[in-house]
Amino acid sequence: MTNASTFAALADKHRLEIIQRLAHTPLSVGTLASHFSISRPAISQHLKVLSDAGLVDVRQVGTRRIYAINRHTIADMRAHLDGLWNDALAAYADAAQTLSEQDTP
Amino acid sequence: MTNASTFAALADKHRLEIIQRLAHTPLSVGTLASHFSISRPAISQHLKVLSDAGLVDVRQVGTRRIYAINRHTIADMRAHLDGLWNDALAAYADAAQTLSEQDTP
DNA sequence: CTTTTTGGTAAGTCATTGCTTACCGTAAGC
DNA sequence: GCTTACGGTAAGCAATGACTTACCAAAAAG
Repeated sequence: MTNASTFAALADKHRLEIIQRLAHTPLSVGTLASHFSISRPAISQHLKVLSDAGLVDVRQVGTRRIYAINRHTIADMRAHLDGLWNDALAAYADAAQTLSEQDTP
Repeated sequence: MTNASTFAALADKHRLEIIQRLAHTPLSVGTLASHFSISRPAISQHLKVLSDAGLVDVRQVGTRRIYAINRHTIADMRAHLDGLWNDALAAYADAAQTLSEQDTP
């Protein structure tokens, strides 16, 4: 289910870049953090937000934790936007036919 | 261009509902506000955020301001998610072939 | 011209968020 | 066993965000 909190997870520029990097390849926390100017704990906190939103998955490999993007959630978001898109298209088709809407009394 | 601020605009549950309503039909500020429990100025402030993000457009009709969804921005977001999606799929395809990634030394 | 409707904006408040440093637990290497 | 690498979590702080009430400007109605 895609709700506001799913978008909120992508609302931060660092988290968006994390997702973009993980979309290319799964990465450990340390490797991920090395690409950013903020501290490693900050990255950990961002990963927790992304994980809670279901956008990333983790697997433990030795002492490392490898984070990867969750394709299902991305697919859900895409489907959600498709719904908005279709509604908007339908509304515009209606508006072209009838001029009277809820707000044109 | 879709960046973090575009997602941030959808990160609030009230703004997400505004977008969903506007996706069905364009509405005035007052009509929109009547569906929410928060004040009209709060709706105005949300509409400003959505407008700044390019997600909605306005047109003046008499004393009213009719807000409508911007199909271009929705299309951009969809394309952006498609990019993430494709990257993720490609990464998984690679991982199936070669086991050595950046984080499997 | 005066009144009403509509809605944008300012000021202030309270909660949330993103960051830091410090600390602690766990797995691997010696 | 002890040490090192890795990373999650707590505490505290500054900045941002979502709301409120109060006010003001512009178009329509009388």
